[in-house]
Amino acid sequence: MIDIKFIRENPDIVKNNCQSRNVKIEVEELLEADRVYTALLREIEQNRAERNSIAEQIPASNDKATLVERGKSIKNKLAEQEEEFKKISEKRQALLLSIPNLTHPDAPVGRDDNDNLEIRQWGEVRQFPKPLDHVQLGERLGILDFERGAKVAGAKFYFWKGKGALLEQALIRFAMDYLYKNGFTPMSTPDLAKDEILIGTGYQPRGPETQIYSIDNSDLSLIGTAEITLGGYHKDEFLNMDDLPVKYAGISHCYRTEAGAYGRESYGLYRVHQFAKVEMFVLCRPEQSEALHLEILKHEEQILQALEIPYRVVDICTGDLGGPAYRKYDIEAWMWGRNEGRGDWGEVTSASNCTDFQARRLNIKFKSDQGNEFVHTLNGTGLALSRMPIALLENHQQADGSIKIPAALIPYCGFDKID
RNA sequence: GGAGGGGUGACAGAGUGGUCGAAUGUGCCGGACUCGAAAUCCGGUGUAGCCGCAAGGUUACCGCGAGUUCGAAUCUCGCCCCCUCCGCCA
Repeated sequence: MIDIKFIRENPDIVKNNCQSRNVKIEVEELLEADRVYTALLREIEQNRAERNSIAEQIPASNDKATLVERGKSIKNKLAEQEEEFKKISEKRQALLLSIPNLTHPDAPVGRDDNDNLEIRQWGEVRQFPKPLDHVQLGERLGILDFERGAKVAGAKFYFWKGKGALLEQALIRFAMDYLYKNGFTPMSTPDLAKDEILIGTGYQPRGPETQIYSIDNSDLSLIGTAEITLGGYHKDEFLNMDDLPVKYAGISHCYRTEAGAYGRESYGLYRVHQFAKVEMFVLCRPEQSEALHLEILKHEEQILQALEIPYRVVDICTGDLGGPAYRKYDIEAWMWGRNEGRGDWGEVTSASNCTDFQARRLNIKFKSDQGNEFVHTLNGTGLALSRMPIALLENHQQADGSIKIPAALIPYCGFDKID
């Protein structure tokens, strides 16, 4: 959520920002709703003030009946006004929530993911005469079972089996350990959260377009990422300025409906309904967020490097940023199974600086010399247990179809190859 | 799941229809005293919105929501959370 005061004072900046982000938003409609809202609020408060003053006079008055009558008439008027106020207030709020965050001036301008800017590459793609994809490798090695997953839970579910299940655990512990050593507090979070927490983090449960599973007859949804629960963790809190930045490494399962996402683009583990993920989440002072954004990216890269997986870093363009991000870097790893088996880059991590956009909705502040300020929040993928294994299996396959475990991971796995 | 108790400011804890944004204590900030500190004394100390150049004024918030009333922290209803005991259970 953007500060309404900022929108009032800088409508053109906000409009241009919406346009460059490729979001169609009625800023004027919001401003009009805000004007009506403010005017009505003023009237209501005047009436309340009068009501309060009459109520105060009654006990000592010798003409109680007249005052009670006046009180009643104000009460009735207020009831009407408050009903109207509720409507305009909801409209204003809905419009306000639909405005995307402001954008970093250096973010590349563009319409969609074709305009994202590659800023560097690391590692060398190992060539094979006939590379297998992770589904073929997984079935052949007996570590990944989509067929049984579909039988038990439907398409896009799977079982990790044998060394595959151990590999999954090893990757989780590897990432948690790495982040712990780098100052992150390990967190194991709920896999469900209340709708208000989802909304606070910038997600929209229960809409027609939603990617989120929600639980019938409750206000709970399955989370799509631990960003939601870690963001909600400090909702409505004041943080101690000297404690900032606060850095969390959360492990949770992630659930996504992925409606309509079938076909080659979402082959195998690339898009699934459930996966585990280690997520970084940081709360900090405004002046710290840009440096921390780069730090998060650095951790993501070092994890990829430790796992010896070639990747490239992409600076996400304005049109592809989504709502909350002020700036976003993705890392794409090489995946042999993509592009009809010819190989291509596939997203494995994403790091966003959301500035105060989420903090405003979640009401997370700290006390500074300037008064009370909203914190900045950032999030980044530590290690996603769906996509990282794709890259791991496909890049570390051997000529005989076995998988060589990278050295950094062997202590966590307890084995050095899968065959 | 059953029975009972409870949710008030940073914390503890009063307050059962009006003068309560809320006693008192602790903590915290400023000041006095002191060579300095402790103790003591004095003053201050919630959040958000609106009006205002400012001083200041005003509205809302006592778990959340709805209701009764001229007036609600206080009464009624629903919900959430916490504690104790019983049952059940990974």
